[in-house]
Amino acid sequence: MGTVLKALELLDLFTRAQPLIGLSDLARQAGLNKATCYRLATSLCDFGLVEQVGPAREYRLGPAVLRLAALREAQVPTQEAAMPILQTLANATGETAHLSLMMGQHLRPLAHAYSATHSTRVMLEDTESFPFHATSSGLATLAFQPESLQRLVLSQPLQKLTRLTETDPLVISARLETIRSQGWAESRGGYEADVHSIAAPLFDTFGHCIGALSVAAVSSRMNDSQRSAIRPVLIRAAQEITSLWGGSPPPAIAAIWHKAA
Amino acid sequence: MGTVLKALELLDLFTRAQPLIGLSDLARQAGLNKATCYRLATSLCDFGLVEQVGPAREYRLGPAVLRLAALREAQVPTQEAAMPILQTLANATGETAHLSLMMGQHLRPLAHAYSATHSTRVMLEDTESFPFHATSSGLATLAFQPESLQRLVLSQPLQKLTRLTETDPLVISARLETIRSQGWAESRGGYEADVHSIAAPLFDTFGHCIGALSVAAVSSRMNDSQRSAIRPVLIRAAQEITSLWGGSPPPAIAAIWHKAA
DNA sequence: AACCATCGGTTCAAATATCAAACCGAAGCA
DNA sequence: TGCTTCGGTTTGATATTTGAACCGATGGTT
Repeated sequence: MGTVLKALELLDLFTRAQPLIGLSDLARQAGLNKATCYRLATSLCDFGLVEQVGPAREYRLGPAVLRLAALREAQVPTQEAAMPILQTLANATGETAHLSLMMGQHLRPLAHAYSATHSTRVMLEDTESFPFHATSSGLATLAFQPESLQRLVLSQPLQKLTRLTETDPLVISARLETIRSQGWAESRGGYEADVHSIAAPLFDTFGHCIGALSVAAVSSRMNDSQRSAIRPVLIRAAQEITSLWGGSPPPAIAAIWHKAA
Repeated sequence: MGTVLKALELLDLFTRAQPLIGLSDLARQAGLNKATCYRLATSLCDFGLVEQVGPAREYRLGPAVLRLAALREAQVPTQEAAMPILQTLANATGETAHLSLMMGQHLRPLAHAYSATHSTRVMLEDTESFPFHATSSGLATLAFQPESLQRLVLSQPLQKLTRLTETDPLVISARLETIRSQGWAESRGGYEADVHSIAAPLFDTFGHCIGALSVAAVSSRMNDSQRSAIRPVLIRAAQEITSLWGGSPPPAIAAIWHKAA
């Protein structure tokens, strides 16, 4: 693997649960030699992507990420544009709404919004990346990726995360076909046993799928009437976000969505 | 220079003025071989720090920066906490307020706020990094850096950006001493001929200087009364931001600021 | 059509950075 | 006193990165 990727993967170790990491920890968790890790971390530090704090000289994400984010948002107002829609979706459904984007070969959460309706809710503060085969967002996204990526994902061993996780590539392949024909995806407890979720894909200017919008509910609340209530508002929200980003779904999906919403 | 830094320096080529860059351009501007640049850009792409768009496959900053920024803000609410103070400062002075932070060895702009008072204003949309010797922010920050960094900066050739840029290390060294004793810095046309600015340093929890807050005005408006009006509100804003970030100035500066504000 | 420049991307010896392990001084703890 | 862990540095064997040349495609010009 490339040096640069190794360095960047260090960044992924920082989470809300673990915002500060010492050198030895960093090396252990990244599976790197300490000397190598030190040099990589120093490079990241020089650029300001991480910074060292305190007498223990632990590392944390640095101010440079803010500068880059401001630049990105100025060019492609992704987050800012999507947030209100996300919150509206959460409020309308009474459940957790979240938005994930393809970053490299991973599907990563970008933003989420909670509803105040119920005292139990699906939390996803600390998720780093969503498995394609076990989440509605993952399935919705994968269904519209180039076939080569689909094959790659399905040819790797698929982890059985819960009792309900589907891990048969053939079954999943069939589901992807269904998703393409109906314009949305569903996962019943495939990622966390007591979470059901529904997701719709998001598209860019070229009609390429770049991520998914999803509503995740505590299983006990997800009955048939709830599911059919969520679907149209989810799809409308996905349409809105897609068009706000200057994107457009492929014609086939646009047609299905038009009927469904 | 390390591979990782080379890759990261690619990120610095993306600006508001040049948000999309093709492979050949990227290589030229970074001074890298095209093959090298390609691999580096691919690595950045794999992580999502940049993405390729359009039929020309040009690169631009990717969605991963948003994810990282969200994490950083959750841990250290830098930007969010400072923005309202920045805007208030701009309004109170009728000029452009901006905030810069040390990232690695560079001082880089993080956020800025404009005042609607005048139809001419100082714009800094596209600044990548501020020279230490020629800006008030740079001087204010440099004055409180470790001596080793001060020596490093002053031993390198200092560019004469305008007729008024001071480039004599000895003179600058003396100015830094003044800045330390008065708690603020000033630059009269040293960066852009018709811009005068005043800056105050910002400190972290450990009393280390991590950047500066500055008010930049069109020279013609910066008379003595304006200068002495700006100074106290600037210092109060710097105190506010520092304490909002959980930081505190070294005792000597705290005392001076207390009197000056 | 023929030409030419340039684009994104690839190839392969030669140069360079990475690795594992051992080491350093400092700090924390018996 | 000894034992462990920390951040950081050094070493020589080894794997990766590098740069020049190359490829096919694209888009003007003549």
